[in-house]
Amino acid sequence: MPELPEVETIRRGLLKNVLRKKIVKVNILWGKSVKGDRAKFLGSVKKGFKNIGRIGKLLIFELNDTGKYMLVHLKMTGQLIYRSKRKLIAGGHKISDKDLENLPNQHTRLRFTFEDGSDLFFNDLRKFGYLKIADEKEKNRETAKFGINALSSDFTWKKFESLLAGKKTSIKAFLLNQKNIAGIGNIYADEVCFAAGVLPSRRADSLSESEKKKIFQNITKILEKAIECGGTTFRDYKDSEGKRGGYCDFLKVYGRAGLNCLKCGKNKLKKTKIAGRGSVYCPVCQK
DNA sequence: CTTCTTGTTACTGA
DNA sequence: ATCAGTAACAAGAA
Repeated sequence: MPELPEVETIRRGLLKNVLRKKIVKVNILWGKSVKGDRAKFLGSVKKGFKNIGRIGKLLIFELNDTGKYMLVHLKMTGQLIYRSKRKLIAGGHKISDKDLENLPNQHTRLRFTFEDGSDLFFNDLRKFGYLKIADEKEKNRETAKFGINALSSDFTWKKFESLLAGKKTSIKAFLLNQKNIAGIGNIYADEVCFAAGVLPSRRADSLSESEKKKIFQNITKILEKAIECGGTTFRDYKDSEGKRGGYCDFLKVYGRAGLNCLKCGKNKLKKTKIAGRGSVYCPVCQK
């Protein structure tokens, strides 16, 4: 489930490999992954990538010449994987050479082939992710829907406090709402709440100054650490390959329901539904 | 077989 | 306006 750290890891990986390369072929294997007119998409995208930006979990590829953009949202299971002709490199998390050799696979929805024989694959098991072309105006309209980037230098304590002010919603719903802060998803929302010692169900306007401060500080701390680790790859975490986004080793609550709390060591982590999402917490360490 | 999972939007009702 | 809840999208795991 790519959230900000995973999407940022993918962005950085792709920056090294796909810019200014001529695209010789674009294969659309599942039409619905492309939103909007498909012929128009092909025409624009064939110009190649000039730069890659990101807001929250949305990737923004700047296209050559056209003044247009390719917006890519991975939703839950989307992947962007780059494969050079000789050396096999993932555009995000590490995956095994065997997996790379097997591309395209049954979940490959799009394939870009570059002049040098390398490929960029868009895989998406659940088919919720999408790619679409946007001009400057449409791109601005899309990005305007997002709140402040969680890792932007403008994301200050003062800003955070003003965003929270008057919110009657649960802190978990607040963190998940991309209109407040862009980039936090279910995994990191739970991790932030745990690190701050705050129950995810707590109403935002019931939080004390020090609780709010802890939440603010941990958003930055946890997301930065996760990027350093190359994100969290939950599915890889489950298999025994040993190839995974390294932040899995630091998860304290996500995916640990029923297991002992790593802080107090005694209590079992509980799982409930908050804001429509599975939420894991320690009923003792979080107040 | 049913239930649950995830990101996001759209919708309904309070 | 604000907020909670749910369906929808799709596929697979348990």
